[in-house]
Amino acid sequence: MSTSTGQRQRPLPGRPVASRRVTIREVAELAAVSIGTVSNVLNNPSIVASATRDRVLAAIGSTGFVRSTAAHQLRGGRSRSIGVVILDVSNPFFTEMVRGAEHALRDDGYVLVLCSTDESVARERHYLGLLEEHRVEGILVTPAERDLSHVSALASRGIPTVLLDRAAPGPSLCSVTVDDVRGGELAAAHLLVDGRKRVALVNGPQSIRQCADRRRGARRAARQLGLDPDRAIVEISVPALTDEHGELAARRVLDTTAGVDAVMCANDLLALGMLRGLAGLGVSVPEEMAVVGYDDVAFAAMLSPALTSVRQPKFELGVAGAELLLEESRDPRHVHREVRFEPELVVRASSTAAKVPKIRRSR
Amino acid sequence: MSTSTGQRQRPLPGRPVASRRVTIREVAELAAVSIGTVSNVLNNPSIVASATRDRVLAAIGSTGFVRSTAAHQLRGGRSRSIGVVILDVSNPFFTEMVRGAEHALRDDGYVLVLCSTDESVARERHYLGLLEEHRVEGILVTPAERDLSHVSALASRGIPTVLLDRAAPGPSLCSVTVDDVRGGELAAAHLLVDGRKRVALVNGPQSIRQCADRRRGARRAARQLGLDPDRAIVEISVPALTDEHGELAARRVLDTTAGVDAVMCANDLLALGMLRGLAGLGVSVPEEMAVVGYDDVAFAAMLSPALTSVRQPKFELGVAGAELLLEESRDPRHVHREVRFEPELVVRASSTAAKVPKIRRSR
DNA sequence: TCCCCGAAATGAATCGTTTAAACTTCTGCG
DNA sequence: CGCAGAAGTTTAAACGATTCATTTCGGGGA
Repeated sequence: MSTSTGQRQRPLPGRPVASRRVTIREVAELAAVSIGTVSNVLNNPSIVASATRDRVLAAIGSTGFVRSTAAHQLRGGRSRSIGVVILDVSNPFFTEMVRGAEHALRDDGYVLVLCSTDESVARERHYLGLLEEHRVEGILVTPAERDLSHVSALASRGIPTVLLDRAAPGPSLCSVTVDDVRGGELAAAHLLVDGRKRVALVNGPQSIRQCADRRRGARRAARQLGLDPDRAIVEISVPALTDEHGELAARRVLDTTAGVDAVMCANDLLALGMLRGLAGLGVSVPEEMAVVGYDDVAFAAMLSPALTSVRQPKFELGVAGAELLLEESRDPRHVHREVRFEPELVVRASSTAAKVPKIRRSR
Repeated sequence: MSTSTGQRQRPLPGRPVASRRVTIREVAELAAVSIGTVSNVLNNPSIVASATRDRVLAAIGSTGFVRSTAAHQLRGGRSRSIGVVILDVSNPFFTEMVRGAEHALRDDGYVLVLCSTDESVARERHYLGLLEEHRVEGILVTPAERDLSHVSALASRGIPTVLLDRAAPGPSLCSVTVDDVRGGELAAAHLLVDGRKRVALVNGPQSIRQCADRRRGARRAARQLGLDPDRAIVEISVPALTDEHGELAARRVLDTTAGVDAVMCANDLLALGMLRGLAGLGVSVPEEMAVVGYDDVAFAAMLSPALTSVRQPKFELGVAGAELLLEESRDPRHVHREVRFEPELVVRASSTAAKVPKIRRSR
């Protein structure tokens, strides 16, 4: 006869030698208590006699037991994870938002499941599906496509969902956005108020919402200063927001309508290229030409001349998104809404030493 | 009497209205088959009669059923997730690695659980604990502290673990690294071979492994060219690898030992500051002074003069880490090893227009 | 001596899925 | 006509933790 005091299981011969995971049952056996008591030590320590509790804790320590989130979740707990779907992990705009979200969630024991779609709709669908299978408690998403029906579908299936940097089409979704019109307005107003006569707006395709909005803002600024937008703002369109296109645009800025003494770029990469292009053409910044960018990426401040730029509260966007998610999943009376942030103009050398000494408002 | 054909459950009054999750059982009822058959449709479609299969698929579609990873995992499946623990989400070095890891894993249906520790040991411990509870199938980690005992402990508890950008102390862990000594050697050799006489090495504290290694490499390069390292390499130590310190170091480069005609910086931020500082002091780059950086961050190529820099294969690091993880979790005969990458020198304008026209090798 | 009470611990049901084994039809063949 | 085997489907036992109704035990009061 064999000793049948306990089931000692040795790793199956075929399996990798990876030590079988310790379960709560083994802890219970070792501590000579029931499974329920071990669970109580874990979740409700106060109702366990202290001697027992110590014995169980010792058993947990010596076995290296770690509780399984899956089992916990299955029994009705929550998954303690939040999905984050962005266009590109290596884009600082998104990673700053991720940092914000993580900051807001980490103290509550959440973990972030990060997915980058690289703007592929198929990938977005794939990841949203996986996140739903994982039963994440909420999803922060920067949608890859215009059509949001599958995102709304998620939300309607009960998964708290927040759009990042994109307004919701209806009241069925929360969203966190930055006012790009206002950003464009800030940049243009700064230049025009500062005495610049004519601003070249180096902009990407109007099909990109951000580009269209920033343009509207620039024109609004002109109008508010009593200027004719068509005269004060000269648009120069480039196919992509890269430094190369910025550099190429420098020549066009000088060649088009005369009298341009300021350039407003749709992002910092364009502005960086523009600075390079202008330097190559012997144009001095900011004396002969003021330059402002958009995004305030890390290196904007490091350039010489340091680049004036419009800063977006990226970290705060992430925090706000996370908080909306938590609210939606905890508060039954939650109503969907849009949280809108204001961008901020960071003035630096590339636009400040105005050629006209005194600020002149309006005409 | 009530109709007892099926249990229709309406949301509990206290609960949020979030529609109860659809389970496989409800799908089975709707399609009038057993639970097992639904499961077969999901996992083993070929053994199900096609009429039945269609009926089940229709039921899945109309109920919006999504399978629960938690239950799947509990039943013995895998969690289909990989943990990634890095120092900082907003640092492009890490995000490029994350991109690589995601690229290598996404086709296998994995999802990345991303954690940034901000170099806090407590946070690292916290996250490693959570990842273990989530039963991730592997962990990629850039450790925050010198002591790796808790990381090794993870590995010994059967969780495949790979160190990123850090060599393992023993054979108990896999690791993926870049040869920083070689990187320092590449940079210094480039300058010295190109005719530069004396290189200032603007370096961070030796306590940072990368800094120490790059220094060793630079000195090795001098030695291999038959030069005396103490004469050919002049070290200038700065407290932190920032652009401000780079700018400040420019003056020190000119003030210290005469004859310095090249600067090698421990990273690109320092180099950027150095370029600014030199410009401010009226020193022309590369004619009077060559400058090389390290990391080849995105904007290095965009500067003027474009910055020569040492590129690390960040994306490939991530890919390799992920592949090691997969190998470790699938192949029982896996043995831990270090995968070491070679950095690559990217030569650009900041170091090329040598003041000595012809390349002279050795002394 | 008996009863009751509270504190502590137990045991069983449960969550949603997978899977091996069992069962039911049905077909074809001797 | 009987039966083997295939094809299709069902059944039931896991997986690991939580929860709650129940049991056990020791002590205090009558």
